[in-house]
Amino acid sequence: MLDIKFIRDYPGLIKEASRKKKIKFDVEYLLDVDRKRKELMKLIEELNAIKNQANKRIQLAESEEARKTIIAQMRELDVNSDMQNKEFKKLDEEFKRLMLLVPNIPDESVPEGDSDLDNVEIRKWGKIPEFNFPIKDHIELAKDLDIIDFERGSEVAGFRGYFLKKQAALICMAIWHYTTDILSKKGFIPMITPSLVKEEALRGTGYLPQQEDEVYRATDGMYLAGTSEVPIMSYHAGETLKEEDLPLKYTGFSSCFRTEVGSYGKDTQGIFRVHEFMKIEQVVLCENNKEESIRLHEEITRNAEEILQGLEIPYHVVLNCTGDLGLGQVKKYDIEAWVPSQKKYRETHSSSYFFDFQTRRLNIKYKTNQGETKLAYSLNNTGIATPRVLIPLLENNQQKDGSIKIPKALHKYLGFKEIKK
RNA sequence: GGAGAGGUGCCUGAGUGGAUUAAAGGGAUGGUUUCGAAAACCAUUGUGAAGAAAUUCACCGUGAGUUCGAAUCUCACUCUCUCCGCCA
Repeated sequence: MLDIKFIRDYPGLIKEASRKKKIKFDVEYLLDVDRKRKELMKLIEELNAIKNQANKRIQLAESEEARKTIIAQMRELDVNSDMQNKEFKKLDEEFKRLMLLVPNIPDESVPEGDSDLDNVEIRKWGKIPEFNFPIKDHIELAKDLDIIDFERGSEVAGFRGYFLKKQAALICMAIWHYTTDILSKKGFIPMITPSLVKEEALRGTGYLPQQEDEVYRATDGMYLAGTSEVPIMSYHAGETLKEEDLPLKYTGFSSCFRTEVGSYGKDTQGIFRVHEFMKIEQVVLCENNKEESIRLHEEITRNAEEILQGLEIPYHVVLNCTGDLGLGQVKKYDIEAWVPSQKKYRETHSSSYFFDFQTRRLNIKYKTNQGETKLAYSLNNTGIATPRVLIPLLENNQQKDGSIKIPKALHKYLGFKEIKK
């Protein structure tokens, strides 16, 4: 959500943003509703002032007759104000509905484009492995080693279902531990967060109402969050933090649920795109300052790179184009890991900042040392997501005999250095 | 699942129809005092909206209702606590 004052002053920027982001939004209509709402609010306030005065006179009235006369006068006013209140409520609801749909303005450095095809590579790391034998994809590797069961997975959990077994299960746990170690050493507060959340939590982070069909809704009206960003951001909803506590960094671990309705035909095989997975997320709240947001955005991006580097996975970082940005995102980097079987990089991390888009919805403020109250800024990035990261991990480290070498960084968390039949 | 109690400001907590939005205490900030501090005393101390300003309006968990008038009465929702039952 943006500041209505900003929208009034710069409707052109909103129009530009919705064009660039390919998100339909009619600013003129919002401004029209805003104008009418404001006018009516003024009228109602004036009427209230009159009513408040009359009430005082009733209270101080000396005779019963004087009271009755004033009350009779009030009655007429009341009829009008009832109508106006109803009209105002309608306008106010429409205003609030529209305000949740206003796209945030992308940063100047974000290239214009339609889809992820227009994202721009900004750096690369690691050597792409060359194999002198016919390679297997992660599905074949996992089946041969009996560490992921897709058949029983879909029998039990349906389409995109899976069981991680044996070393695959152990490696995931090792990866969580490894990632949490790195992030907590950097001052991130570890959290295990709820996945089952209320509607407000999803609305506050900007997933609702826009992406309604991408989240699961439970029978009791609760929702399954697609990332622990949702509960962590909501953790401080309605609070006023202290400036000296910022930046506030969290690393949250949770199950993540996604309906994947928009991608029925995509990545139907394997563990790339699944309905349910585990993720360690980085979430940061910082002061109301663009430079600080940018600095921290680079920092959390580097953190993710450090995690992949430790896992010896070749990757590149892309700057997402405007068409690939979400409603609230100002700028986003995706980190994509090398997948040998596909001969391309595939997304494993997504790092973005929002300014006060989320914190305005969630009402997360802080008091500056000068005593001023300001909205905080928020940003987030993946730490690691399993099982997706197993794809580059298994494929890049496969050996001619079908075994898989485990990167050194994980050895201390595991009792083995390779996966063999 | 059953029974009950409750949600008031930065905190504790009073307030069952009208008083500068809210008693009292604590905290915080400023001042007096002091070599400095503590203590004591005095003062200040919510948020949002409209306006150049005076000022006005809204807000006591959320939403509706009753009333000329609601923190206070009614209903729904929500959250917290206590007890019983069930349970990893």
